[in-house]
Amino acid sequence: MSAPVRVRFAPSPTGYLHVGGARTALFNWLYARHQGGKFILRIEDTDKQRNTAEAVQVIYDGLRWLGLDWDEGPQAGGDHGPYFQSEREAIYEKYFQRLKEAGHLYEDGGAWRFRFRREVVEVDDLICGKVAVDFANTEITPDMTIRRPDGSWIFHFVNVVDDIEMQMTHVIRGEDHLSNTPKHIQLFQALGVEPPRYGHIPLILNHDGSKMSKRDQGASITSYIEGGYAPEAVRNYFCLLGWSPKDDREIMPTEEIISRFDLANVNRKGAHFDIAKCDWFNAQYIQQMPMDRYRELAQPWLAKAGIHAPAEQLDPVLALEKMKVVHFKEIPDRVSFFFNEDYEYDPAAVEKTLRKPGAPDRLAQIAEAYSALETFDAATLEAKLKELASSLGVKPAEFIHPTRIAVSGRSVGPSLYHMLEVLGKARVLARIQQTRERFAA
RNA sequence: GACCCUAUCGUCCAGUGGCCUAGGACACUCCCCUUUCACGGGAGUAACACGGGUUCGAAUCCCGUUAGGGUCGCCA
Repeated sequence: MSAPVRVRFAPSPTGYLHVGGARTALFNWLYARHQGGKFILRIEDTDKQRNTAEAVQVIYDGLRWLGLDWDEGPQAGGDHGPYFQSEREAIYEKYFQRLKEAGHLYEDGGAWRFRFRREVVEVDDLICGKVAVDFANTEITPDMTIRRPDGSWIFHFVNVVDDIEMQMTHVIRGEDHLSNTPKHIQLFQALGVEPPRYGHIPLILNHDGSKMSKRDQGASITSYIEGGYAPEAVRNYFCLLGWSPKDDREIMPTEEIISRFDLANVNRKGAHFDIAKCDWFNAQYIQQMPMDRYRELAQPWLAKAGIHAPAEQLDPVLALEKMKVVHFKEIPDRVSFFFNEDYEYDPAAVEKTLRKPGAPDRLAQIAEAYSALETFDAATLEAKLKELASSLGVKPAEFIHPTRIAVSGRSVGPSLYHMLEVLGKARVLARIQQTRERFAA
């Protein structure tokens, strides 16, 4: 029986979580969950300059937002800690002595270098296949530095030591590390340890194919959190960037993705990031979302806009926009007029419709007709409005448009009759009255 | 520059020698639904980078070219 799978995500705290890093974490997590293994988080903070509590927090927040829980690591514990490289000095020292005593190291300008064996090293990558690098070519493979003159460590060395100590069985990381892997394998061999299996996933590029950097749209996970996305939608979209279930399934529950995910199905081609498709996923998820979850995700945005209401008042209003919302961020603006009697009137709509000759009469007529109603539901309201229009020999639109603007201040919004029903008779009549007074010709 | 990876619609994927006059999704265009805006339904535009092989047969295999990306750090 082979050892249980152990994979890790090992970010450096740079102050932001890149979409590519998040996708790497996601693929590691999916693989661990698929295999019933462990997903470990390790913070590679050897560069003390940029190691701040805030920078680490950004990583935790991003991973948690995406629902990527780690089995071992900071705040989770585990038997292979500490999980911050800055706290593993003694371990690195021990491995350094081993390499030194075995004659693999030499000093150069105060720094310590690892002497490569000058031979062909082959990586049997789970995604890229066999990749060979010829170390006889010293041009591209100069002996690598593993320790600086000040005693601090270089990435390659601590990365390998930690992967050994933490007993990683697979290393799934970005393709930018593919060229580093033969070097790492040499380190494993010098230490007498069997290297893990490797899988290098292609990078994520901008929509136009250029390299994605910090400021580009969609590059930072924070931008999704702050942009009003549903984490489950973003996660689903990310899964499909470089991986596919091979049939035409796209919107899939996480459990299905976990059961179908495999490294062998990961693409070798770099994916171009498309925010428009990500938005479509978000809209689809919102449409299919249970009301409780929809409200839960909408509430922080409503609160930010000063809109507080109990679920029984919120839900009917939110339901009206469920098929239209793309980002939760839009919700306050879409529904604000429901919670405020001093809603603003769109000047263009007023000019185009309310100022039209006859509009004030239509408002008076519809108000009168509706005031007589005992049942105030969408179907009744629609029937009544159409009956009124027909009796006067005019088109329903002559009533629909002024009424919409009278009660909401806008020319676009939810279905009119449903909107009136949710508003309720008293508020509808009051709003029409208020509008008539305000825009009396 | 050297080395490595990659190459199907604008984008994400399907396609692992015949089922491909290349399929799905996003985006875009048009139509229907709807007297708002959307959703939804239908239709359409649109791709095998190029050149050589191998083969009865190639998007699929091989070689080259070109293009894109990555790596060559006392960054991670």
